[in-house]
Amino acid sequence: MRLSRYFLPVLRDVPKEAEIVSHRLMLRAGMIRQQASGLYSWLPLGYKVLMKVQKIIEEEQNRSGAIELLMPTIQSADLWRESGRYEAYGKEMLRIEDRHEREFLYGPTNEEMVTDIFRAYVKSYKDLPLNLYHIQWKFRDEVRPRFGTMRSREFLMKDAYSFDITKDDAVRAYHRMFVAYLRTYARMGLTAIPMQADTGPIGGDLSHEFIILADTGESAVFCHRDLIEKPIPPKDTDFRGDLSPIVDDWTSLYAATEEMVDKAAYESAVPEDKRVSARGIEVGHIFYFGTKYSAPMKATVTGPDGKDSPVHMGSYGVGLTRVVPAIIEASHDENGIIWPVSVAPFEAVLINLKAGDADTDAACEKVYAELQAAGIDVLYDDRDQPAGSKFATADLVGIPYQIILGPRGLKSGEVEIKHRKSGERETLPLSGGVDRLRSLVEPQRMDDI
RNA sequence: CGGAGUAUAGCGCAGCCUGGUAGCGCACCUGCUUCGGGAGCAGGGGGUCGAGUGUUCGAAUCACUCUACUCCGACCA
Repeated sequence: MRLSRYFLPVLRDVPKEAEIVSHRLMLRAGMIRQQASGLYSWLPLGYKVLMKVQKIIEEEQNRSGAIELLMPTIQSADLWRESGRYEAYGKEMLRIEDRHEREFLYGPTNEEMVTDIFRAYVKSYKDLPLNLYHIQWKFRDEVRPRFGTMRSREFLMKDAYSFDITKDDAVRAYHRMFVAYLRTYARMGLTAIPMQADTGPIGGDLSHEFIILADTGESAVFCHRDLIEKPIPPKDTDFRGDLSPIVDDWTSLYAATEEMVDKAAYESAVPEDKRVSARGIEVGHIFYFGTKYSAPMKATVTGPDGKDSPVHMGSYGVGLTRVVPAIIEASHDENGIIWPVSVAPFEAVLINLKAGDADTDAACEKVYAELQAAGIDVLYDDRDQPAGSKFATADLVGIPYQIILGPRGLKSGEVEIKHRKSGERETLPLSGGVDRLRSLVEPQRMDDI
């Protein structure tokens, strides 16, 4: 993509409404535009990141055996009356009427709807297990939206719903999501730690929040240091097998948010030199809730014994529009965003230091074509701008590698590669730049881990 | 929903106290010069001063009402 032909409205000044760093940087990097409180347009650069996040989620959900579908944003009030949540949900739910004065709502979540789909078609235990997921916009009329897309009213969420004949089977479904989530966040360059979450009125221990550590996190968290460096299950993990050893391994180390922490238990479970007390951002939540919806909504299946029983369900959410700012919170510096390669809007930016100079233009065009041919997602800054401005833009929008070409280097047949994260610069022969970049980028795509 | 603020050009702000018909920086447009860390010079365009009502000869400025947005708290993917 040529920057001169792209739509990248970067801001030099910091819009005053933005308080936290990710919100500021998303506005400044031209990723989002606020349209009303808690409602955002995703501009091209932001949308590209959002779609990269989406692709990783889809790949890992699919790998775990979940099946993607798409349900509407608008739902019938009647469906929600069946579960009792139409009355229970409160003002957070946006209620709307159509022209026939029928009652609808903009879905804040989809348990009722997916249960309706399930009960219409699935009647036998032989069709289980089943996990259906979709990635769709939700709306929750938050009293106080804030922090940009971290806490918006309209948000894009992946929500998966598992259906099983018994609780034991449901636990296995839960484990599959647990492992899929570990892999999903790791592929996005995040260290996400599963922490035991409040299960509310249902009880039990089958609920985990996935928390990433960031100084600006919204809640205090306490965990064992070894969780931070713990290697994730590999891509050839057998999701049809028993995943409980993996889950047990992860959950055997103490980790809890401030709502759930038991200080005494924490201190007795974790040696002093292994204690991590930090701040965290919740980027996912998995939950087993049994027959909470299937019983009232009569989503039953016939078991091997010929008897009907309500299915055991769980739901598993990832807020995509929250993950994006969460990545920024975890990875930025004073100059801007530092994208992990796997979610970066572009993998590299080619900086032409003297656009308009015939030799420099020609050399850049050649490198640009080679980068594209090498399969690198590259942004070519071909604008007639001072060098400093181009560096500042490249740093701000956080592209992992800058490949820098100007008359000076050209004269000596050299090109420079700057690593956004470390600030390290390497100078190498012009002919070797593309191969070098490729060797840097490809392993970090993490599409094969 | 309680508390506190803000609203003047795309963004950041001054002007308001003490009323006289709107200004600065960045961005934008034109030309020339520049070109390795947000360039220089010259010229130029852009604003129903959030909305309404009132006071006044005259309102961005004073008064009242409303709206939007932000921050703190309670709530939440």
